[in-house]
Amino acid sequence: MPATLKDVAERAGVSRSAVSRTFTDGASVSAKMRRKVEKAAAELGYSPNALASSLTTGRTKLIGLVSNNFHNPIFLEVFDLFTRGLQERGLRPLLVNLSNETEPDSSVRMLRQYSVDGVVVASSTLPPAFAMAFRDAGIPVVHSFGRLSGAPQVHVVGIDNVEAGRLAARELAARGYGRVAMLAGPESATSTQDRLAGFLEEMALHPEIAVSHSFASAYSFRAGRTEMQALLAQGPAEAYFCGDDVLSIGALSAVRDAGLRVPEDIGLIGLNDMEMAGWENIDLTTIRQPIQQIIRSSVELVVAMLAEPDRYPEARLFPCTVVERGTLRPRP
Amino acid sequence: MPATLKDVAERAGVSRSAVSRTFTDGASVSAKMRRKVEKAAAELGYSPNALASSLTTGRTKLIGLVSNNFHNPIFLEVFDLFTRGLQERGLRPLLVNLSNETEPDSSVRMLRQYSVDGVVVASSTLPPAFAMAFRDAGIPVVHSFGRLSGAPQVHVVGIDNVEAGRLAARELAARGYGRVAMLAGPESATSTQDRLAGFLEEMALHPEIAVSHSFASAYSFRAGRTEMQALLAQGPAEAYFCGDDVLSIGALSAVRDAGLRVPEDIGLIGLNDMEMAGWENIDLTTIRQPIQQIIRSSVELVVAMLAEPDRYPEARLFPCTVVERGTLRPRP
DNA sequence: AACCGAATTGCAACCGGTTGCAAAATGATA
DNA sequence: TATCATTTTGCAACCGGTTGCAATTCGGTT
Repeated sequence: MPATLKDVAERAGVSRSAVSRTFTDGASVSAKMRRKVEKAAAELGYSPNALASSLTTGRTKLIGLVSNNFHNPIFLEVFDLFTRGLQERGLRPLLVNLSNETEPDSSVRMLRQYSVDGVVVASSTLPPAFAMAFRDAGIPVVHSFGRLSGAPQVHVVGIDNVEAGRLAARELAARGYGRVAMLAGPESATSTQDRLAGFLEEMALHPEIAVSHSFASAYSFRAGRTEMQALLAQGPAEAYFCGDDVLSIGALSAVRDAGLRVPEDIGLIGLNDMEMAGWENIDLTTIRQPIQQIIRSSVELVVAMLAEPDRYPEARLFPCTVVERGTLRPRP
Repeated sequence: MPATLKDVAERAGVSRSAVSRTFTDGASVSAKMRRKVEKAAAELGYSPNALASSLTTGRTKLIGLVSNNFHNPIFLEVFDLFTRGLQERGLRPLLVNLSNETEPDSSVRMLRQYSVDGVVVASSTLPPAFAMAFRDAGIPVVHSFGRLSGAPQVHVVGIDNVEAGRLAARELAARGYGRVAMLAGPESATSTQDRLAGFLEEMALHPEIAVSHSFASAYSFRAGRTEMQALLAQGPAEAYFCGDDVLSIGALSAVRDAGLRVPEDIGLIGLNDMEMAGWENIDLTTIRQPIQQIIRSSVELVVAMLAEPDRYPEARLFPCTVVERGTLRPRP
């Protein structure tokens, strides 16, 4: 139904190539020709079919945005930043919700069918192998919030979760807690494993501190609350490093409902610094993950890969910082 | 780089049409031919190029998902449900973040260039004219969470916001509050206007109740909190109907920080029933907007429009219900 | 006015598929 | 085995663009 190149060419009385050229920049067109074509195009309400042109140019400007985190409020911020970042560069996010899927095959196939120029995997829980499946299919991929596994096999942008775990441990140690624990996320998530490893590693330097840990079933309020209730029943630690902010908020509600005070009776430190952590009724001390930087860098990286698909894989890790609010007691 | 139809045809020693046919269902292919082709395809790792086929079929299975609500946590639920609903039907969501834009033009142009089969506008703040711009461009559109404006000009799925406002008013009246107010969202949002209108209309039936209202600058925690702080300073009402849940949560934090109790000193009722409203540390009494039903129905509607583009426009409105939690005093 | 190089234009093939139509193959029936 | 209706297959044109190459036009020189 919409006007095509041919329609415009006929109306302007020129060749189809001429029309095509006036709509692709860098092509050689005289001013007179351009005027004629643009007039005809305007009259017909013509705008070029991006998909048809992708056939010959090999570029669709489509970027697959793949995620399985549709229940953690921080991911709304993530999607906001990604979509804006991509749009600013003229790229279009094709959103893929993994929901229950853990195998990459069907996403890979689908995104290949749509000839996406690249893929961003935005997930802190998927293993590196997931992103590698895209690379193996010849699709440029960057894994945001992913795990750095030794030598990166695939582009990774995020934080060093092991270091984040250490940072949490140092923070708790510096505040003089004698019995600490990590209330970690689901055991299978890569981020959980790394954060826990760093936490334990750093805590090992403080033999005077009693350390334990347990896993919540998901990165969710409900899971954090449930796990904390169980911990309270069996005699809690003095302070908890929670696997992420939303877990912390669940834990916080359990602690308060048990009639205990935060931070006087139990201290909590989260990870992410999602917007909600700063809400006055939450006021969560947390480790800030610089998501703006991570996402900006991810977008830059995926753009760079469009020009240079075989770019040598790199890991871009950003430092985390502690954001002090009201859920840990002050340093002595 | 990936294998094409031609490659498969040559390898299988058959015509290109034969290959095409084995990959489009409903086409006539013998079992023997199918076997030959599938073997060759498997060997080459072939999968058909969806965009190329869209050129002739006129269908891309791409659906534009347009929204400007990337700061309200309920929209993460919305995106989750939409992406899954679309994916289940083999449709692909092309996400458009309106961020600051309020004009439809650039989105319309872009989505036309990508030949999307349809568009879902998911926004409670955009005016009907926004969705109409897609319809006028010949793109099937449904406006989810949109405003019903007299006779619907375009498919709308959502709630009757006027009725929701009445419902809130009835609820507050039934609980015997003598001075009530609406803490509404941004004045320009259609949902704000309708909810307020319904609220005032119903309250007019109760001349004994003192009614007032004010607007927050956005549907956000910060805006709700700020506005409530201002209201507290100038002598608050006994109960507030907040424009949505996230406003309520901001208001709630302001009330508590002022040393007042909820619901004893001030009552609050929100709207949406986002997941967070049920968190024990929030426990917000609210009007539930049935978003699963709305989204399921929106997806069904957009699918129906693919088959029947000129379908007569309809409004599908779902009833809201009050979810009683802990922020309104009990009925007398 | 004739000539030359550079800029502009059109031709035609191609991108990866689909599809109407006619030819070929198949199978059923006499 | 011949005949005919029904499937199955291939040919070739088309979807809406792009692009290499050759032909044309243009402006400037002599």
